This record gives sequence, C-alpha cells and structure tokens, in this order.
Amino acid sequence: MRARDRGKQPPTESDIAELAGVSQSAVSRAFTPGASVALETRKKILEAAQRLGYHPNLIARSLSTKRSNIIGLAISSLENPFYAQVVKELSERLSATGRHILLFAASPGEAADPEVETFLSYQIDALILTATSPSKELVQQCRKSGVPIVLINRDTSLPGVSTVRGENRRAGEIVAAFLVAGGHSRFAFIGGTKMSSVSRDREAAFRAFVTTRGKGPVVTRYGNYTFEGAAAATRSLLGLRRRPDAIFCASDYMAFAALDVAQREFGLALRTDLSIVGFDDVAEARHAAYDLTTFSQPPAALAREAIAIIDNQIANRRARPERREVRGELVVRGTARVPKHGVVAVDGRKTWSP
Amino acid sequence: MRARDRGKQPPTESDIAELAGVSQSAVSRAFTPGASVALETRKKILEAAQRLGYHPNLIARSLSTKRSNIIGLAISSLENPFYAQVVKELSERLSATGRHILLFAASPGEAADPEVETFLSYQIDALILTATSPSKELVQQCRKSGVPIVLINRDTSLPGVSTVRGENRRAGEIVAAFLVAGGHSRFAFIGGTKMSSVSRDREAAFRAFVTTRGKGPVVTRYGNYTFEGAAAATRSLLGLRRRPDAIFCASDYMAFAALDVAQREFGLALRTDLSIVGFDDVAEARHAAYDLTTFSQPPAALAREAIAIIDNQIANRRARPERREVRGELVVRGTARVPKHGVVAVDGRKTWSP
DNA sequence: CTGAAAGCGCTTACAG
DNA sequence: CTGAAAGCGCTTACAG
Repeated sequence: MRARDRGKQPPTESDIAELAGVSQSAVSRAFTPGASVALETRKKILEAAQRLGYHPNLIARSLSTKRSNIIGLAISSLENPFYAQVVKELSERLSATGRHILLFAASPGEAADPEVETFLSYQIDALILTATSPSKELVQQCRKSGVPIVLINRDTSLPGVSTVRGENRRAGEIVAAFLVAGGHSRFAFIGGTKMSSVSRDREAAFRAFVTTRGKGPVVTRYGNYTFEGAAAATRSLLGLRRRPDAIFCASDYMAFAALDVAQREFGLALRTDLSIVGFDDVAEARHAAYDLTTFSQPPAALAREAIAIIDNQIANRRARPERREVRGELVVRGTARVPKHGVVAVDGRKTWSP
Repeated sequence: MRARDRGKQPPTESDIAELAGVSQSAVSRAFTPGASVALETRKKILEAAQRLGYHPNLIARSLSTKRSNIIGLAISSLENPFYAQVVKELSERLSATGRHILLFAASPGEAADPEVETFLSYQIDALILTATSPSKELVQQCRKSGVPIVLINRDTSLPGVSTVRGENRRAGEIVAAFLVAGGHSRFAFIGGTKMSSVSRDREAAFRAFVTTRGKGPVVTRYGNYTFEGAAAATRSLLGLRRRPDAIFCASDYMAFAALDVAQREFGLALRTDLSIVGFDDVAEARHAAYDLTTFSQPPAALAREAIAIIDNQIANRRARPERREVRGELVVRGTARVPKHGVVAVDGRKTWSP
C-alpha cells in the first residue's frame, strides 16, 4: 500500500510490481520488447499497469540505457515555408520510429550554437541542423560525445559531419540553360550568404554556364536568406543601369521577395521585362499568387536521407560521415519566359530539360 | 585515473571531483546556483570541468529533481506560416529561460494525441497545443501527472485546460462592420472546422452583425484549415447562384487559397467583384502577392501569454486554469473594398474601426 | 563549507 | 522464467 498512495506522483515500476505481486525487475522486463517473461506474468503486470495508468519514465530509462531517443534539431528560418516543411517531415518520420525532436528555432541572424550545445546535455542521440551551420566547437563537442551530426541543405568542410543537399550544381546549370534558351541576356543571381556553400554551388554552376555561352557577366547580390534581405538585393539589381532580365534566386522564399519588388516597386512585367526562377519548389510556389518557376528540392526526401544517415551512424559508431544528394527538377510555371523546346508535362506539372 | 579513462563516455561529476580533489557532491553544488560552496573550491571545480569539457547530464538531473525543463509542443499545421511563427516565438522565449521544446508536428487531419501521450513519459513540465485540441483522455493524463496544459488559438470545454486566443468575437464584429460599411451585400464565411470553437466565435459574431443589419443570410463553408480545403470551399461559394461579394476567412492561410481560386479560376477582380478578409495577419499577408486585408492575432503575444500561464501553473500547482485573450486589429490592405470613413494610418499601416 | 549516503525510476548482468 | 542487486549521473537532506 505504501508505495501506491504517493499522492500526485505518477506510478512507477515498483507500484506495479506490488500490485501485481512480482518483482520490480519483472515489471521492467514486461515493458522491454524481447525480454523473457512468462506470458502469465506479463498479463498480470500489464493489467496492473493499466489500472494504475502507468507509463514508463523515459528519463529514467535514458539514464540507464544511455540512449534518449531524442534527436536535437536546430533550424534558423522557420518563417521560410521550406524549412517548416522539413521540420514537419522530420517530425513525422522520427515519431514513426518512437523518436522525438528537441527543437531550437533561431532567427536567421542568430547563432544557434550556444543553445544547441545544451542539447548535448540532454543526451540526444543525434543532431540535425538545417538552414544553419555548426561552429568548429560544436562539431568537436559532438564528436567527443559520439553524437552524429547531419546538415540539411547546408554544407561544411568540418570533418565528421554528414550532409544532405539538393542538386545544387545541376540546378545552377539547368536554370542557366533554361534562361539562355529563353532568350535572356542579362543575368543575375541572388544568393543566400557569401559563406553558404550550397548557395555558392548553385551560383558557380549558373555562372559557369552563362559565361561559357558568352552571356556573362552574372551580377550577384546576397539576400541573407531573408525576405527583407532579398527585397533589398532585388532593389539593388533592378536599379542597375544594365538591368538584369533574368534572376536566379537561391531559394523560393527569396524569389517571392524578388517578385514583390519587381512588380510592386518597379512595375515590371514578368516574362517580358524580367524572368525570375527560384529554388526549392515550396508549396506556395504553385499558388496563383506566385506561380513561381523553380528547381525542386523535396523536403520529404531530404528528411528521409537525413534519418537514414543518422540510423547508420547510430548502428555503426565507426561509420564514416556521408554526403547525400537528393534529386530535383526544373518546374516550369509563370514567372520566367519559356524556351520553345524542351518542356514536357508529367503528372500535371511541366518540367524542362536541355 | 580509473574514472577518467572511460573512453568515449562523457565526463561526469565524479570525474571532475577526482581531478579537483573534492567530493562528487561538492561538484554538484558548484553547478547548483545558490548552493553553498567556498569560492576557492568552486574555482578549482570549474577549472577541472573546463579541462574535461564537462557538461551536466540534464537527464540525470531531471530524474532527481523531477523537473525536466522540457515543454511539450504539439502542432498540426506547421505548413501554415502563422503556426510556424508561433513555434518560433515559443522556442526563442523558452530557451531564454533555459527550457526546451519537445516537438510533435502532425498533419491537419491526424490526431496528435497518441504521440503527445508519450511526451508525458519524458516528464515534460508543461504541454502546449496549437492548431489542435486535446482529447478527454489526454487532459486526464495530464491532470494525473500534474502537467499544466495550454491551448493556443484553440478552445475547449474540458476542465483544467488553459487557453490563449485572439479577439475572435470582436474580430467577427469588426470585419462585418467593415464589409457592411464597404457596401457589400452578400456575405460568406469560410470556417476552419465545424468543431473549432475559435472559428465558431468568429463566425457567430460576424453573422450576428450582418443579420442584425438586415444583410443576411451569411453562407458558411469549411476549409478544414487547409489550403486545399479552403480552395474547395471557395469554389463552392463562388459557384453559388447568389454569389457572395464578401468573404471572411477564419485564417489568412485559407484566405490565400480563396484569393487563388477567385482570381485564377473565376477571374474575379478584387474589391469590385469580391472582397476577401483574413484572420491572423501573417507576414505573407503584407507581401505584394497577397496584400491581404485581415484581422491580426500576434504570435509573439500569444507565445508570451502561454508561457506566462505555464509559469503561473508551475509556480503554484493549485492555480486555476486561465483563459487569456490577445488584442488584434483590422489591418486594411488591398483585398477588400474600403469604406469611405474610419481608416486611420498608424506606423505605416492602415487600420479601421467603426 | 564539505563529505557520505540515500534516492530519483529505470535496465541489466548474475544466480538460481 | 524470476528476483536481488548494482549502476546510470545527478540532487539533497543530514552530520560534522
């Protein structure tokens, strides 16, 4: 009796044990898949647990097993629907395997690092960063604690870190080919940050194609991955004497800002005065309000690959970090002039390849 | 030495104690604010901790203190930028006080309940639900475990649950007054779900005002808080023989869908053929692409109040559940005809009141 | 101020 | 299959 009238305290294994007339360890086994318990005993125990409304204390379990089933997730641009979608995909897939997300959502400017370090104190099983990059110190901490770390849509030269990205270089090339074929002649690129290597990859491939075709130079501005930043970048670009007639943006979210400024502030007509192409293919891109031509990078695939990497790393602590790429395609919509040839329709959407 | 060469295992208080030549409990005190440790000892300990790269194991701490500093957060519409913003505000405010978010992001249809119940096993200090409502069972579980629960932008008749909402009734009334003053005559409402009481409150006040002015009836459709659902609702409404010339949507996100359908599928001109008003005032609402007239419900305030309630409930376990309301205002933009009188400009935005 | 000890609620060898 | 016991890494009375 003593054990059970502990007032507001939730019941523990000992309470169940007492009620079922078995040992506490028997109760533990009854809740451990694969542990050896007689069918009869397990039944008694489950009944008792049911009666008392027992739920295992996962904090205690984590302490003994040294596995928390918690995955740390840091993100710096939740206002960007692309990342909201990534978080959602991650949450759904992870919870399907009984794992949970410890979330930290920073603002684009902020360093997520200090917060994320405290995640380590929660004994997370792995760390996922998206829209943000880890510092050297964070990576070292993770390696010391044996916590695998994977970046989504970001890259790093730091050793021991896995990455999952879209087809950045291929995208840059295809978008360039598309715009060149569309008859444009003055090209610009709105990147994330100077440091962002995914943005740089897209830019490099874009620029290489354009200049190789003798259509250079490509003017670049940085939108810092924010709406306001991209709006400012667009203003700067459209104020140029040699005004671009084709802008490739490193994210749909920034492309939305470009669209805004081009139409509202400069009164430009899409496709005739100016073509804009984004990257990501977020859900909003197909809304009539934007109808954005863009290169896709599916969040579901990104989430799937990131989790696959984590699982590998957890299963085999000595596994080498991986770098995976997720396929995308150019989705043709209304914000960019369309070349005469090369458009094909699949599943109700239009795609283009050279 | 023994204690320190445990290989990949992160250092513990005992390791620090050994290195610093003190007891393990002394180390614990050094990391407990307000505990009594000599300045000298604390210094030695912190040095040792620094050298070993020690971070307290929060899982172990939680087990003794029965406080995890983890707040459970369940959300069902992260694709709606309004909720993405709410999550972000919550994350930033909570981490400022050393707390973290255990996240579960479901899809609008799904019940978050089963997942959220496992949160309880993590000994969360409180539970926040937004864009989703708890089942009776969940609420009972929470009360049993003494976990305060607060809903954001949702309501419930279940006892023991706190809520934070926008000015639903006032919004319905003001939007109605605005549209009536704008000379509209055929009113419609796109609600979330039949069950959603925040949606019902907005609708009831809207309808009451309209019919009182002899401008009824108000036709209602439900968009299920999704983009596709709202698009279908709009199609149904605009296909009506007595086609509405004014639609009030229970969320901006649904209003975006309505805008899409009205313009792309029905070729309607905003303000002359049809006025659309939303609810929330998400960041996208002021983008040129939408330029949506809407009643605001600030996520920052919602997050602040929700946390304040949680803090009250944690500080005083016997505190009664609270129901708080957060102020909003009608933000005048381009999707609805504007009455001759009543518009005032503040801080670069236009507002209206009767 | 400090250390030894018990306890938080689990898991997991180890005997039987 | 089952129980007694040690241990996970902390906190916190209790003596001194």
